[in-house]
Amino acid sequence: MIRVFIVDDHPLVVEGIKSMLQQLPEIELVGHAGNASSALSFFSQHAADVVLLDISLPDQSGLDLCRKLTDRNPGLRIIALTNFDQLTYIQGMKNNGARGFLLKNSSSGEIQAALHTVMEGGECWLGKANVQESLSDQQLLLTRREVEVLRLITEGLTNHQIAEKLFVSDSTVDSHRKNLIAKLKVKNTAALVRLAIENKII
Amino acid sequence: MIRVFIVDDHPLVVEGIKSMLQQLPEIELVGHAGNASSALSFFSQHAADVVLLDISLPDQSGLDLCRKLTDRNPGLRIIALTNFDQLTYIQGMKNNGARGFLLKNSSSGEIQAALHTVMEGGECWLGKANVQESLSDQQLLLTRREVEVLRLITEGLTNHQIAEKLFVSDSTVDSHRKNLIAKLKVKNTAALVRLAIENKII
DNA sequence: TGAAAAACCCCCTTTTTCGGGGAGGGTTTA
DNA sequence: TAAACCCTCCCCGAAAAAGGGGGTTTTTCA
Repeated sequence: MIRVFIVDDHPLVVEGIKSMLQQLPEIELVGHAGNASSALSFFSQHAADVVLLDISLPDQSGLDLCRKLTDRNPGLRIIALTNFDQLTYIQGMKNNGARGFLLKNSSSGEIQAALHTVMEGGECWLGKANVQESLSDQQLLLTRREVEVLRLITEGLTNHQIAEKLFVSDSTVDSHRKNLIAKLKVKNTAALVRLAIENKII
Repeated sequence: MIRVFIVDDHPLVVEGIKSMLQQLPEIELVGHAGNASSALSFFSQHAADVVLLDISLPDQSGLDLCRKLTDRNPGLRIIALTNFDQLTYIQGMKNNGARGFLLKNSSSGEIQAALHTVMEGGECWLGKANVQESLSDQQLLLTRREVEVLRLITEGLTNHQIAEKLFVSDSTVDSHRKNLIAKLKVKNTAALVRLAIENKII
């Protein structure tokens, strides 16, 4: 029985993972928290084997929480939960004691595999299923600006409208759009938007 | 206190509505079911004021369940839960005793308003927030062909590619695309894709 | 402090989409 | 049977995106 604790401030994410974990007999969900302090207070009185930890939390960073949890709970395994746009932080999570990471849109099977891997002492980084190995870690991330532009694209704005909103030239927005299409390996804006929504980059 | 029961086979939808309803003090969630038979067995022993009922269920159609529930539970108000692509069935739900309908992506406020409306004896069809009153019920639905084209658009195909796939001319696909944009009141393909994905039309 | 990355900007051409029409044939349905 | 709708196809022009280059300045961070 693997005791799992979830830390994420998005109720829908928590519920989604919850319902997936409930299908797995060897997994026991021992609780969840929407912020760092309630996670810490849980662990002051209870225990778990694995924590699925969101990187962005309302009260403090997931990195800090990761460090605190591993310091205070030797043997606790932490798996970082990330979106596509937060891959920048996986190195930081690694440095702060995490044993693996999962994209938030991972399937039940992927989550299960990750849990077992870390339970057996292994690490689980960069599931090949979601991440193109042809690109380096760096190239694969979306920059702040790109995510910003992407969000506006999904809202239906044109390059020109985005340019006005961000106080840059149309060409700049065009460049960002092209980079997005190239980085995410899609053919056009329609596919870009689909990928953005489905991977919750927005 | 309005007692609400949810019938939907998608855990994520149930959880999403659940968490929204929990914010509303005058709403009491008395339970939920993932299929028709467990819904019926619930009502053989318990009661509720309003049922939020998904149209597509694993064991039997939401329409049949709607009829059974209203027959067996006089005074029970049923609100159909639909996706954009299921709007065809709203007439059927109406005929089977439903008092209103809600799109699955409705906001907390919209759900709240619908619940109060039906509790006060009113009906709630075509929430103005999502559906333009300028269009008739018929015009508002997406046709089979339009959904087909929309799906291909979200996959990143151009009009030309879609035309080849469907063995029609580019102009035809263009017409469908224009109609989609007009019907769903969006500005461009990007917004169209976003709406399609978020409303699970795809 | 120096290299790498990000953010910014411009050129060009071609392709695709958008917005506005109209129109004919077939089917459903009130 | 006549209206309403669906699917099909076409016209036009304008706007936007895609695809390919090129480049500078500012930030970041090892």
